[in-house]
Amino acid sequence: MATRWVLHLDMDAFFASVEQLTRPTLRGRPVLVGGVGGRGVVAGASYESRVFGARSAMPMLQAKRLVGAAAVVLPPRGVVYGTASRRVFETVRTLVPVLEQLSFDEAFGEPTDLAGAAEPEVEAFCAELRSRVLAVTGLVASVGAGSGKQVAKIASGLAKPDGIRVIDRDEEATLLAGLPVRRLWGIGPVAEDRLHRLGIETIGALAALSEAEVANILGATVGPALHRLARGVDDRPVAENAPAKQISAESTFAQDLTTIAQLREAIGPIGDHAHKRLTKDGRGARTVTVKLKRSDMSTLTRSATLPYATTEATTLIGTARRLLLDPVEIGPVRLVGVGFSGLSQVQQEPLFPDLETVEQTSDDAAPVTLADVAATAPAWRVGDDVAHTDHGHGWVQGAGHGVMTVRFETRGTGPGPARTFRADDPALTRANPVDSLDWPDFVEEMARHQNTP
DNA sequence: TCTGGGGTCCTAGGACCC
DNA sequence: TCTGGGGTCCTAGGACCC
Repeated sequence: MATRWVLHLDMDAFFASVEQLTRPTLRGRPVLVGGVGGRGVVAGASYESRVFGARSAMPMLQAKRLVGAAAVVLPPRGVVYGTASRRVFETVRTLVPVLEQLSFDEAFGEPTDLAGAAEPEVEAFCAELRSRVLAVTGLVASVGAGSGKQVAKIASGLAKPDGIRVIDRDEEATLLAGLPVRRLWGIGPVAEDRLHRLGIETIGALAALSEAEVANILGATVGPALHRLARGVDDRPVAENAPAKQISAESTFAQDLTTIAQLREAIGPIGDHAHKRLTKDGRGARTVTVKLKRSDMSTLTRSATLPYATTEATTLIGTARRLLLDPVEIGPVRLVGVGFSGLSQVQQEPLFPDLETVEQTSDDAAPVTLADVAATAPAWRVGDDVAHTDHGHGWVQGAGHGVMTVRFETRGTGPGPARTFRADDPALTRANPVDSLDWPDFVEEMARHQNTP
């Protein structure tokens, strides 16, 4: 059988790189993307900030302290990352038609052209992939290649930053054997701890155990699966992602909620958020789950299954509200979440057409426009996208005391000038964040690159 | 230094049915 | 008249991933 080559493509410091791409002044600077409130964590850290020890998933306050005064802290701009991500994987698909996406910034592929290929050929393919992604999107991807998903993923980790790593069959076993068990996809803090207690530190040591021992330590299903990966046996196929099984939204509060009234109030916007995404998905849900996280980080969930799937906000959010627990009994609550599952297409024909029409129109009556947002919006915040009648697209670099500093720049402009305005200057309006990626001339650029093979 | 938000999969017990 | 075995669905919790 021909040698199998699985590739794992992983964008370098994706969120922070998109910020540096669209706000060129930030290139070379320690950028931290994430929640800016007291309970925020880092979602993306540029390599310049990693030098100081900042990492993804770290509390933002801790990361800021590590990086010091030079840190540039920005709130995440999901729509921009989503747009950039779509363009990255559209580009990847020109060479690798079947992709299994793991997240905004990672995917597996198994190019049929590479079946049976020798190492230099694989290397050249990865180089072409990286250069196309860079040319079209301006973003850097690292690529790993190996005999299966696990090895490919380990390879891309070794390739970073800005590199390629091809692990061939001869090298594979020795390389795997020496790595810490935690590097295995599926071994987290708990499994790692359990293995360490038994003196098992490396993937090689895990591979040397018997099947029964591993099943005992890590469970009857997960254990043997991880044991196979540790031994380099990984024939899992690369497949397009299945439709989502669950759609949820959750939110952590700056201060813990202590009354049921606060929970009832909080669940509205969170339920709406989840419902909006459910509507976009186009399916209805049968099961509603409420998630509460207490101040000690333990979580409670309560769920209810309806007799049939529905798309109706009133029913779904009403069900969520019924499931809430009283903080007087369970203790202060830091996070509230609403999840919808049991997703399926629901009957489009309404049971009571008149009622349904009334509800529909009232829902659609007042779409919120950017102008509305601008009219009612609170103060400008650092990281906001703005448009100026004369200076074009920019972002808020500093704000407070009735004045604000705006840096006018986008991906297309290169580093731009900063100007200071009164916060209520009528020449400034809120702008679509995606313009920072496209303005002024993304369309022409895209066309030019797609014509060069 | 005090831990986000969006997911997937597994386990285990109980209800219910045949 | 004290008792089965299998299958499916539902609920709750938790590990793990990015």
